[in-house]
Amino acid sequence: MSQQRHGNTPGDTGRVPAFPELPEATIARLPEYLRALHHLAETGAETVSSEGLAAAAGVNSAKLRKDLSHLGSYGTRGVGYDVSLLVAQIEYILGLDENRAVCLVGVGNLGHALAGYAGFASRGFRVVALFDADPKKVGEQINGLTVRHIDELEQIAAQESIAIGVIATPPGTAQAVADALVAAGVTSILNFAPGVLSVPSNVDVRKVDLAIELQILSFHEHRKASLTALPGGRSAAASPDNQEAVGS
Amino acid sequence: MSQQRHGNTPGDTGRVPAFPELPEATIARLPEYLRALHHLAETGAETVSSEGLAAAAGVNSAKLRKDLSHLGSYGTRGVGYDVSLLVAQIEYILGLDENRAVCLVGVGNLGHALAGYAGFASRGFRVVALFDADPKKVGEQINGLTVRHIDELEQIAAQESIAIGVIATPPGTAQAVADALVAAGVTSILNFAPGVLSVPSNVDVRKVDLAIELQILSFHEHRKASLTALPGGRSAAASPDNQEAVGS
DNA sequence: CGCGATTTGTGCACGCCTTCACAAGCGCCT
DNA sequence: AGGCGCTTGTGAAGGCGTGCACAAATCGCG
Repeated sequence: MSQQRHGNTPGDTGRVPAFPELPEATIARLPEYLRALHHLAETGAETVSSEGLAAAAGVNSAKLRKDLSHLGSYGTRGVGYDVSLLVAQIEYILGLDENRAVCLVGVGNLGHALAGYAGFASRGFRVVALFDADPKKVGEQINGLTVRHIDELEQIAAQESIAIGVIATPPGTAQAVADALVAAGVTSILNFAPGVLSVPSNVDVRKVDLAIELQILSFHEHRKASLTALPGGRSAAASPDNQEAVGS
Repeated sequence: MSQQRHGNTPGDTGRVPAFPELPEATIARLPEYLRALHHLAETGAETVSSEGLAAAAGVNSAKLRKDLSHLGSYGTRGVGYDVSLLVAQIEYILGLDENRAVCLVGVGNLGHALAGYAGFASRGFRVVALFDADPKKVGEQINGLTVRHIDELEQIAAQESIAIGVIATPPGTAQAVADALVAAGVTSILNFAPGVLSVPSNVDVRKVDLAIELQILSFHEHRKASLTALPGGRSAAASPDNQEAVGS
């Protein structure tokens, strides 16, 4: 599949894979840049300036340049960045060219939606297995996949080389599922269940809690309400910084 | 005690707006503390130490103490924090005692799941309206609510005093929906559609992109794979506390 | 009533991230 | 060929957040 190999940078003397040590904050933004780049590529653009790409990704242009500089010099001064080259580079860094296999545990309301979420398939991932503990759900067909019982997890995970698992179960069973995933060799977990998961240190966990996001918004509503109630009428200071809250 | 904290607030006459200026990072953690506290309350605990609560919330105890200190002194030295008092305090700060009305736009796969998500109702929010642009979906009953056409948004939003909107539409229509929400008086938006929304500066936007979370995990997989190919074994350097919004 | 055990609240130092500002590099036009 | 305008890449500064370490405060017990 990988016809193009970007194994080296000009002047790269190191023989080691030389995985650039990217700051976490940068890594978190790379997917956003990638999405913006794909969008640009569809419109036919061949190059893009840091200013343009930054606007499309909703960040500061200096930040974008610094982020990209961390992964090497892929821009041309006076011109900008080559869109397709940058896409390939970011996809390589993120490991998206490997079309990773993902499994999903918990086919409830949310799990159902995730299983059918087109955004996964279109962005470098294959959902290859669905699991649930409820016998009534086992056997159900979702989006071309059959729901299997969670006891089959270990076997299937090994068979399909699944390294990433998604937990969409009720909170009470999340830890048990996480343990099962770890036992099956999964080393990255995306957890939608509220609560803290305990996993070995070599396993990465990212959490998405929909209620937490709403609560953060609620706080800002509360704050805004208490500000407008005060005299002085400071209309929320039109600082351009506020708009950046998108990325945070 | 809280006098050295704001040095550069313009027009600060010394009267604090009855609203502590919490660091964003702290705000993002408050909901997690709250969840842990509710869990503790169910087990009958009346007080909890910073150490205990920190463990339940998955953070460092010093960080927890500093966070809580920002909202005042609600602990007792030598004893710990009063659980129910702290719950009430955090819920007040987050504005959850107002049982905010939320509307949801886009009743596709994901929107369907969100409409039925129990976590919203149980944590201080009421989903009071569902909207979609597709006439085939209008009229559908979901979780006791009727899907309405998006043209009714403005009227209903005013009628129900909706301040928070959730966007779960395809990316192409997200901006238009955001504009409609803003026009209807919504001042906080939770966006599940990939892409950057442009909104007035007084409107807060938080974004949740499921594919981005997976891509970040994919990066770490890629990194781990390239590390295990090297000698040196495992570095436990990664702190287990890297689960946070990040904003996002 | 005083002492020790316990736990909070916080001053301080360190490191990461962001942002500014500008020199270096590149292409185009004359 | 040379100059000019545009854009990248980066040094430096400042801000924010984290974690340590400890003084202050409180309770229980002898």
